[in-house]
Parts: sequence; C-alpha cells; structure tokens
Amino acid sequence: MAVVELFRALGDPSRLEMMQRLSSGEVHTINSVSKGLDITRQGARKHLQILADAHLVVLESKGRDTSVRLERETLEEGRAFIAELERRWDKRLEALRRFVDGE
Amino acid sequence: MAVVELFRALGDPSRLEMMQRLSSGEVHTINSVSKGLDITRQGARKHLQILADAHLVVLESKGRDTSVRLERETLEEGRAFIAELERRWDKRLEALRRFVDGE
DNA sequence: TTGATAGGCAACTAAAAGGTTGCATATTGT
DNA sequence: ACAATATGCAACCTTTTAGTTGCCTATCAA
Repeated sequence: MAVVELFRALGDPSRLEMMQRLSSGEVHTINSVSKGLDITRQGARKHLQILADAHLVVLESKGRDTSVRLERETLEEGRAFIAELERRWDKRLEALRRFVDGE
Repeated sequence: MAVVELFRALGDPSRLEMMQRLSSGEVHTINSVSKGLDITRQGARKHLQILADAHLVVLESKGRDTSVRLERETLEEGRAFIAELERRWDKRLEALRRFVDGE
C-alpha cells in the first residue's frame, strides 16, 4: 500500500520540517530546503530521497543545482485516506446509536 | 511536534491495517484487532502500544480482555495538518501566477 | 475446579533508519 | 583560469524498530 510509505515519510521531524518549508516560501533547491536542519547536507539529502521515493516531492536537476517541488497530489492521497477512516468511524457510531435507540 | 508521532505511527502496514479494522466492523479487543496479521500476538501488542502512544487508539481494560477504540480527534489533527500544507501550497501557486501574469 | 481464553512482561535478534565522514564531479561567477 | 558553490556516491557506525520466544497471571465458562 503506497499510503504506508507516504505516512512513514511524513513521520520524521526533519522531513516534516522540509515539507513545511516547501509548502510556502520561495522556490527551493536541495540546499535551501536543507539548511539549518541540524544535520549534515548528506543527511538531509537522504531525507529528501525518502520524500521523493514516497512521491511527496519531485527533484529536478537544473544545471548546478536541483530544484525541489512539493507534490500536491500525494498529500491529497494521504488526506483522503484519513478522511475515509473518519467517515467509516462516523458511520459505525451512527449505526451503533440507531441500535441503542431501538432500531 | 505531536503530529510527527502520529504520522510515524500510521507509517507501518500492520498498524495501518489495524486502524482500518478499527474504523469499521464491530467493537474490538486486542485479540480481534490482532488476528490474522501474520505476526505474533506480542508483536501486534507492540504495534497497538505505538498507536496508543500516538493517541490514535485508546486501550481500556475490562475484566479479562482489553477494548481498543479508535481516537477520532487525533486522525482529525493529522488530516488538518496535511490540509494546511495543501492550503499554503495553493496560496503559493496563486501568488506565483499573479506575479507571472504581471502584478 | 480446571481448562481455555485474554493478556502482561522481559530478553533477545535481525534488519532498517538516521546520521556521519571522505572524496569526487559539474557548474557558475569573477 | 580558478575558486566557490551545489551536488553525488559509498562506506561506515549507532540507535531504533519489528518481530520473536519464553514464561507468568487473571478471568471466564463448563
């Protein structure tokens, strides 16, 4: 299930911070998205690869540097998955309520 | 940031399966939510603890067995976090579009 | 009361994750 | 041309995670 990888990718402070940076602010490169994260450039690069493997970001090489772009559709998938869990839960509670209230 | 733990907890196939089971179907116990997961009971129990630590489920001891209940509010937090990322991204794109179109 | 059921706790192992260092390469600005 | 910048790749280390086995306790039902 691809959504597992998506959630796993989001489940790390450095990567979540990167996602927040990417969502707003300027156009980002590997460098700009990695600065000040309290880990080395190579460490940050690994995190970016994990985000890319989960299709949460897209890396695009442009001359000397590589741009990093957030992939909105994948976020959407994650959000939809959670929404579906909530929807089913609500339905389940509703059914229970009807049962308790007497058919 | 608590949302990191939440995503991390969701980022595992066994745990995600458990969440799906919990969202629908009957009332669940540790046993019922753990059966047929291709791991031992103790393995499943560890996963449940991780979900509980992330406040995604609540464990409640009742006599011989322990009920497992999904915690909707935490799901909501995760969904809201993703929604906020998307919102910021959309705003960013909109600003870029206005700039390209000439102020 | 006794067997089956539901569960807890701890020690252990294998694999994955997070992070580092070292070194090499391409591109850009001066 | 040269230094600085932006990046890549690989080896390595340490900690965490996922999962196991073994054993013990409490509760329920016959």
